[in-house]
Amino acid sequence: MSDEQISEQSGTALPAAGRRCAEPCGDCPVRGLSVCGALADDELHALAAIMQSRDLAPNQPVFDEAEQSDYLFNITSGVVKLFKLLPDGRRQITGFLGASDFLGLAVGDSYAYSAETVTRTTVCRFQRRHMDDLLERFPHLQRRLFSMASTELAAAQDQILLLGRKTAQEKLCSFLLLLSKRAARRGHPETPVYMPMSRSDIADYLGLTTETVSRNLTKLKTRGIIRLLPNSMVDLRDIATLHTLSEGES
Amino acid sequence: MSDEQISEQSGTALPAAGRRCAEPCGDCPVRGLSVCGALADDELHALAAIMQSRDLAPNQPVFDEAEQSDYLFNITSGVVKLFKLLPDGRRQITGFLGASDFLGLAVGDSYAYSAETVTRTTVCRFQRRHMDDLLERFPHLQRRLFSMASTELAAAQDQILLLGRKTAQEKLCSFLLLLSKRAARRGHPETPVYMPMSRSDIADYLGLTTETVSRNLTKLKTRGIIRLLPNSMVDLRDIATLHTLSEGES
DNA sequence: CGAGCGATTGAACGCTCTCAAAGTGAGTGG
DNA sequence: CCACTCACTTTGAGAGCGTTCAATCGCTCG
Repeated sequence: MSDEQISEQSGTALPAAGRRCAEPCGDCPVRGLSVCGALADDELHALAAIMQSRDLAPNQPVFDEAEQSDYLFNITSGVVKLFKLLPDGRRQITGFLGASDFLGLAVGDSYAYSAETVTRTTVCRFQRRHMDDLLERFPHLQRRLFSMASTELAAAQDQILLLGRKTAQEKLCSFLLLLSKRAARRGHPETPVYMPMSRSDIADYLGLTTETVSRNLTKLKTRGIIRLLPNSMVDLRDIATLHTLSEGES
Repeated sequence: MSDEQISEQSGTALPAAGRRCAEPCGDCPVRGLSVCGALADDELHALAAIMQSRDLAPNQPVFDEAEQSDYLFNITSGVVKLFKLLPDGRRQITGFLGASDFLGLAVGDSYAYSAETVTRTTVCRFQRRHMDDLLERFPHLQRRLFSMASTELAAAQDQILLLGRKTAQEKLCSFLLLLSKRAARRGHPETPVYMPMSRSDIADYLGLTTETVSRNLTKLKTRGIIRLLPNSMVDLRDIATLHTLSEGES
C-alpha cells in the first residue's frame, strides 16, 4: 500500500557525532528557514534527539484530521497539501506546504486538517509534548512560532478574499503568482514555477472544478501570458499582466 | 463625521488607585477572556499604564489596512468587522470580532486587514512596541498570544472550507451556528442569537450578495427553522436541522 | 407624516458546474 | 520497440445556482 519508511533514531544522545535524522540537522537543507532556524547549534541537538525522519510517496497521508495530534512535522523536501472534507466528500485544500514549512496545528487534541503528500516528500516528525518542553527551555522558539502563525494567518486571509470575491480567472492568476512569490522567497527564479499538483488539487484549493481550472489555464496560454512546460513547470511570460488579472482590472 | 472620543490617561503610575482606562482593568468586563487574562493583577497595571480607551459609533473605521500598524486593540464591548478590499471595490469580510477579542495582526509594518465597527464599540488601544516589552517580561503572555493565533487559524480554515465548497444555504446555516457557538462560549444562551450586522456585511462575509442572503434567510424562516425577532435577534428554532443543513446533508 | 435607507421580492442573465467524450502521456507487458 | 492501459487533462454542450438589475416593502428617524 505504501513505500513509507521510518528511519528511527532516538537512543543515547551523542551530541555532535552521529546521524540523528536522515541527515544531521546541522546539514539540514531547510535549516535556518524553519522553526529550527531559531535555535543555536547546541539547542538543535536537543531537537534532533527527539525527532524522526519519514519518506513518503506521492499522495500518501501524513496525518488525518481526526487523529490524535501527538506529532508535529517539518517538511524537509517535497510538497504537501492540507485539506478538510465535508461529509459528502467535497474537499477544500487549505494550503500547499513545501520544504521548511511546519505543520501539525491542532485544535483540542486532534488536528485542524488532514495532510497528504503531493510529490515524494521527506518530513521530520516530533512529539508534541517534547516540543512543549523545548518551548519552555527556549523562549525565542515560542516567538518564532508566533511569528510563523501570524504569517499563516495573513496568508489565510488572502485566501479568504480569493475564495469569497475573485472570479475563476483571478483565482488562477493569484495562484500562479503565489507559486512564483514562494519560489522567489526560497531563492528560486520567479519563473518558471514548479506546479506539481494535479488540476483536481488546484481546483480544490481555489474552490473551482478541474474543468474550470483547465479552461482558464488554456485561456492564459492562448493569450500568451503563460506556457506549460514539461515536468510540471509553468513559464510565467507576463507577470505584470498576471498581477493585473489577479485583481480584476481587465 | 464621528462621535469618536479618546479618554487619555497615561501620566504618573499610581498602581492600584486611579482609573487607568475607561474602567480600571481589574474591573474590566472582558478580563480573563482576552490576552489580559494571562496576566496577574500586578502585571495588569503594567498593561493599564500603556493603554487608552476609545468609544466608536457604528460603521466607523478602527484602522485601515494601509496604515502603520503601531497599535493593537482589544474589544471591550461591541462588534467589529475585519475586511479586505479589491481595487474595484469588492469587499471580503474576514471576520467579526466581539468583546474580549483582540485585533491588530500585522504583516510587515501595516495591518493585514481594515477594521470597522458594526455596532457602537469600545476598544482598548496599546502601542505595539509597549506590548513587545510586556512580551519580553511576561513569557506566558507570548504563549497566550500563540494559542489565540492558533485558534484563529483554525477558524480561518473553517471559513476557507465554507467559502470554497459550501452552497449559499450551507453558508448561512454555518454562519448562524457560528454566532450561536460564540454566544455560548461567552456564557450566553445558544438561542436567540444577536446578529447586528447588515445583510450586506453578512453577504461580504459569506461570499454572497445581499439578495442571496435575504432569500435564504426567508427560506429558513418559511421552513420554520429560524425566526427573525426585533433588535437584530434571531431565534434558532431547530439547531439540529441547522447543523445538518450546514454540511449539506439535506 | 414623510424621507430615506436597508431588506425583500421578482425576473432574467451569466459564470461556473455537470455530464460526456475525446485527447494525452507515462508506465507496463508482450 | 510498440501496443495497450489507465489516469489525468482538455474540450464541448447544456443546466443551474447565484448574480444583476429593478421594483416594492418596511422600519427608523426627523
